[in-house]
Amino acid sequence: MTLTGDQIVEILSRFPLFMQTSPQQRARLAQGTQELRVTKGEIVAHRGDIPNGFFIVLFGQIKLCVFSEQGDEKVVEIINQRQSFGEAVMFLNRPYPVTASAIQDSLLLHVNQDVVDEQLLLDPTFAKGLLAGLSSRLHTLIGDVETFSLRSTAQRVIGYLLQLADDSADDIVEIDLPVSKLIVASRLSLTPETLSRVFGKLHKVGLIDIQGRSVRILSLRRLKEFQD
Amino acid sequence: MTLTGDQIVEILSRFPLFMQTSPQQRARLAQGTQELRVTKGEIVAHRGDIPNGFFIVLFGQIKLCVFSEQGDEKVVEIINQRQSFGEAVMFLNRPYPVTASAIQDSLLLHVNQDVVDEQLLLDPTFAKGLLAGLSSRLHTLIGDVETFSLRSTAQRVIGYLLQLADDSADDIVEIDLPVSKLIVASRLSLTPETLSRVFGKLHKVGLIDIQGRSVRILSLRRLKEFQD
DNA sequence: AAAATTCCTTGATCGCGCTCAAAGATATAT
DNA sequence: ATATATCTTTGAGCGCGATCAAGGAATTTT
Repeated sequence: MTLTGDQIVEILSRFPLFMQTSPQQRARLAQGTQELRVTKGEIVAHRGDIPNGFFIVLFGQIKLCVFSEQGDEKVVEIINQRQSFGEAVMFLNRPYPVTASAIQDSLLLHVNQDVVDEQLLLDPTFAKGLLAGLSSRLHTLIGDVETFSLRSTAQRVIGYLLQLADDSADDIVEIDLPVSKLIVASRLSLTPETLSRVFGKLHKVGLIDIQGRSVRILSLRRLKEFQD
Repeated sequence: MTLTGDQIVEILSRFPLFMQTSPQQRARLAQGTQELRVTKGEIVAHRGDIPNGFFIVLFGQIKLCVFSEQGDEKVVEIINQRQSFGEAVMFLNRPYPVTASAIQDSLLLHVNQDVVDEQLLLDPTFAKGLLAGLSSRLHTLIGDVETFSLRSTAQRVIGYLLQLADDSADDIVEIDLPVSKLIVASRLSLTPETLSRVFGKLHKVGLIDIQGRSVRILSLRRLKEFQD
């Protein structure tokens, strides 16, 4: 089954980035947009590829990875549904610095560079939307650099859990890891073994219960204050 | 001595970001621009401050830092003259995630958010310029995350030297560290002691000579290939 | 020119997080 | 239901880079 042009217009209109666009503009954008279905494990874009547009994830999950010379993989970012990626590289006309591959069977839209350029000329709010998106990405990365540089493994894991728990009012919170522990570990720049040990330690001191991907934080407050 | 409006117009017109703007637009931008002189060590913007514009460095050097709970400082980025910072945070209307302070006595311009917003509406190429700038910043940070996650200290130092040597055709290259070794170390997320030892090792194996801030790479080729 | 401060180097030691190895659990395919 | 692959945990040991300490060099201040 393939999405019709009308369906794509409808989908685009629900994204903040395109909200301010007129129906005509959206129709034009839809013309430059293709759907892309990928199965788990499939690669969407290789490091080194030359981009000619950016991607929006409608369903599924995409990971962006870099590789060491020895082939070790490090997950730089996990793109969930309703998020996009590849904007930055599109504006620079440089090859992808990361490889994008599907963690789950996913449905993506690919928006061509030419309609984006066109839209930039027509709609200043579109530019602001893109600027906000890139800025937000930049902030996340600065946070990452800070995290990796200044925080211990346990602190990184706790930071990740707190992020998932978001701003819960309750002190006890149930959360689900959005991805496998293997990928969480890579995202946090630590080994699966170390992640497992940190979870074990947090459980032993009575801060969390963990079963598969579901984590129960027994005290958000105490978790925030935990040292080492 | 203070810059006149005309001087600011003149300066702005030499920046890629403002090249496409009309003289009238530049005059308007200059109205929303103030010069800012800071002495070495002075803080330009604190982490947590609410931005209302972005900065352009005309002379000097600015470092962007984050701090651990224990007060350890980590240099996220070094802003040299002719570069800008603070755009991302301006678009998000969020507090600064970093503290910006002067490494050298510096002369900055501060461009107010309202004239930037105005300009975005008038000039699509301005938006593209900003998008390109942010995209470039994003790439650098992805490179950093990759570097810190996947490369040893020696590899990080070598990567830094190669970056400074840029694309020199010669195999022997003279370069100067743009900042003190203390700051280079922080930028590379390692301690001054470790940096000193890496330099020492590279010297011992005959890859570099080093005297103060001046580094002589004795073989670019062999430096690229050096393992541990 | 002397004093003071900051920057840099070298040595000794320590510990966090990685590696290697192997078994157990879970998900996927047949 | 069984087989296979992938994910996760646990144990033992080690090495990279940090920390602590102290002396030397360079820069800045007086």
